[in-house]
Amino acid sequence: MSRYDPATIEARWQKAWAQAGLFTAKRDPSKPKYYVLEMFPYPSGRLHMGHVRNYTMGDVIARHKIATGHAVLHPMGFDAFGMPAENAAMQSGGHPKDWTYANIDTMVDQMKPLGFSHDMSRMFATCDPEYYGQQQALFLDMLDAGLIDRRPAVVNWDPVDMTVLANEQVIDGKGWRSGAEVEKRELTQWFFKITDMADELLEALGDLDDWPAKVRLMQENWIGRSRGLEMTFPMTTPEAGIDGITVYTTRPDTLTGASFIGLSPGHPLTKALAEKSPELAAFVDECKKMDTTEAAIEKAEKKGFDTGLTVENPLGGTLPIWVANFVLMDYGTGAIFACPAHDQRDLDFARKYNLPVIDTFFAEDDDTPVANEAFVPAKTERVRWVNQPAGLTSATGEEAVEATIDWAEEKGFGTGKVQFRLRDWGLSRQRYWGCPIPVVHCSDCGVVPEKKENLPIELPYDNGNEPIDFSVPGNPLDRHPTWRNVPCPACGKMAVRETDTMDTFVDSSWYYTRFTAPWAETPTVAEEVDYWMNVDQYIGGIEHAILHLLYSRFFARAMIKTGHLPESAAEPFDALFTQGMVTHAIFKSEKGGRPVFHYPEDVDLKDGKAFLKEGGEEVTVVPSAKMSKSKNNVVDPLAIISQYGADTARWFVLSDSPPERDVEWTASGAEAAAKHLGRVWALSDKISKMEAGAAGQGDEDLLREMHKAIRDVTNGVESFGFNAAIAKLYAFTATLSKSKAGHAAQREAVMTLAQLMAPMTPHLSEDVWATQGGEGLCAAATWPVADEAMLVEASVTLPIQINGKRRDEITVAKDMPKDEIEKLVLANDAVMRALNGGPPKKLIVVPGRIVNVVV
RNA sequence: GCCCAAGUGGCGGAAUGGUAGACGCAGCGGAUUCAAAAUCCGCCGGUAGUGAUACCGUGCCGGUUCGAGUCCGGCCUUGGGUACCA
Repeated sequence: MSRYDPATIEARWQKAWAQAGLFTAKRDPSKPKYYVLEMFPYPSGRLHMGHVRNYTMGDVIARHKIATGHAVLHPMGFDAFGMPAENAAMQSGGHPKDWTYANIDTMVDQMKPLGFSHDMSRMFATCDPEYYGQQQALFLDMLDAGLIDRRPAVVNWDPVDMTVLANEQVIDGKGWRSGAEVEKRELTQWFFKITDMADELLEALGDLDDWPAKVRLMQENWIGRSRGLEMTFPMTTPEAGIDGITVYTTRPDTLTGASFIGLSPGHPLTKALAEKSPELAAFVDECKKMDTTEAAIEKAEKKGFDTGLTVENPLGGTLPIWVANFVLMDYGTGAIFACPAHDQRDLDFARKYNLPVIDTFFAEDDDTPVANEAFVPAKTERVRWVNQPAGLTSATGEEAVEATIDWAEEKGFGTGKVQFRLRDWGLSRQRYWGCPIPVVHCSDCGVVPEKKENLPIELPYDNGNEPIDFSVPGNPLDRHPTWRNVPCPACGKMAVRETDTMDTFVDSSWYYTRFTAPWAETPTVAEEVDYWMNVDQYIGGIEHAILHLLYSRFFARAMIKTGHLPESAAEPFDALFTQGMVTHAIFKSEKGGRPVFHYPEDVDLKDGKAFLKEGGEEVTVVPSAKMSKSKNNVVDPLAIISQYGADTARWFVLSDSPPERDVEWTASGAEAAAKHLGRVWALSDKISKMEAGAAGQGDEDLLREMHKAIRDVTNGVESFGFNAAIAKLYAFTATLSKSKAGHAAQREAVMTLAQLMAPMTPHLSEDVWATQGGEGLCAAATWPVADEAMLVEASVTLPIQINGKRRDEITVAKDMPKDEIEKLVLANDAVMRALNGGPPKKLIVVPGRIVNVVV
């Protein structure tokens, strides 16, 4: 008997799809359009199971939309600039460009056998000059439109390697290569003025109905709109020309609890004082050693320096001025007033330096003074005030803030102000492998934009005849002998090219628009973006919930302002889905006190325990760990495809977990998927050998189940319930294989099964379709529609609960009136036993669902 | 630290506030086989009981409800993000 042979059929059908041009996106005004996009990968050189899962989900959507008559755009490309290419060049020689393009070739080859419906004719990499040249044009337009700014910002500086480090290159405050203590240093940097759009980006979140609520919430908190008070405390004695400290506070209502003023180490007064005080200068230097990440700053021990100066408190008395390591220069005014009783950081600081702790309010039923835990109730909670600037005695935090702002404005102490946590987007990177920022610095004209006809400003591949030495730290563009020296686009005098390149988030902030016309000589083409935008379904990892997605939302708006997108594309992703990771068990043993990680193929599994194939030693199983090269728990998609075929890999990554959750790759699970596909193939083979026109029993029962499967699988596919759809397909396959129905009904059932499976297992489905003599390609066939008449059930089974616990069930006609059900229930044995002759306390009948008797 | 999630049998998981454990894996029993592999059929949360059945059970503690895995409050653990990893 012939068997399911994925290796043969998968290649055959991939060729058939290509010949039919099924996946080439074509504008067709007679069809609804559908744009499905998976977040494009970084070309690491190795496709992993996470990619397979991500792209399979997009493929399911794309294939389903093709089958429902849409003009589908389903592109793929590479997010190809970034540090790993430079790191590879640093560590093993070679060139970032060569390394990147070689990796792209490898990954494209690895994707091919999976049978995805990507339109590869639109593929590009962000490091293609044709792409980043258009990005430079966008930059110039945005510069012109006032969306870009240039100003100083703090970076991680490695004083030994003389280079800027990324946060991940700073380990415990030291440079990853040099081991030197990393310092903060100010450089002049380019910024996108995303904060100008903070309010709009926040407001528009409310309309993103098809985004996960968690992502909208994360963005909302990230943007962090707050209304507070900006007020100036006059200095008791002016110093260095500064006569007052301006602070911003979201809790002006606690002004009476103020016990000191905190200055950022970067505050102008701090800087002025440090020039005269070596002790303060030393303290500021120490603060500069701290990591620049928010997490590090927040978790660091709270430290301060008493300046000895004071300000006048408008409520009477004076407050000491401290420099505090936890006050950020980037947020608000770089200075705070501290209220230790109602802020944990302030409290920790106050206890450490013996500063006063003044309670300003208590819980309504408790008046314990704050000890070592600040009292910070929700702002919506009503509290009892003991000493409130605006004179309140009982109010919520919200009410008190508003009342205090009004009070302060009336008294002239300060003004109400809206503030955002969101900061402008610094896009400068002092690195080679990125998109060059197209400006020139001229000693006469200052910063001059490049002329558009000079674009793309291409990265130099080498130093003329010499190769670039990437093993030397720092930016090769900075030390390039000729690339930097160019005539000023304005006056023609020799000037210096900007050597900063762009943050790679810029590359990924507009690639989705470029896919609509990747060949164009302008960033976008109106008729193409008008037709294809927006992305109907975007799919990617939750790790991009904030930065990538927020930057893309900003960029779409900036592209509208510069005429590259229609107004309707302000929110470029209509629907977003965030999928989970693929994990795998780690097999671990110990040797000389150090962990040893074993490859899955070196381990035998028995009864949930793992033993080494060689020697039989039992090893520890750590379940559900993120796949990682260093833990030897990576499963290679190519190995799976050669063992089981692409359809098995695709089926498995969707079957075992809901798509938003992590899925654990297990050998037994993959085995089970392969077996199932083999069963379907054998079933189709068996049906194809039945006598045509042969009669049987239960045709209608089979077709009823088929229509239920159509309904459930369609619902599953349309709502990202892939695992539920697959469960239904398992069940329907079992029904079909047990069916004694006639040939016509069985053939119809197996062809429908093939269609329903096609988004997940397109090759197998195509083969079944052909075996049954289906017309054309299964992938091009119209998606089946469930016949409502076949879905109607005559009767329904109602569970009977007694006091909320299921005790029995009755089956009644679907439309039986409530009072008749009640009669039946009261006559039920279990109910009569429970009632013991008495009347029920309550009888709840939920039609079609459940009955609950309260006794 | 802060923001956002997740936690259900031996395992992955299912369940519009309405029968907790669909479907799959593992395991157990059986059919087929000289035997095995493959395949097929059945059982499968825990405790007690021959059984009908009873009690317990969705990370922990408490609450709302006729009814809570699901809603609310407080914790614990794990994961994602924290602005130069992408």
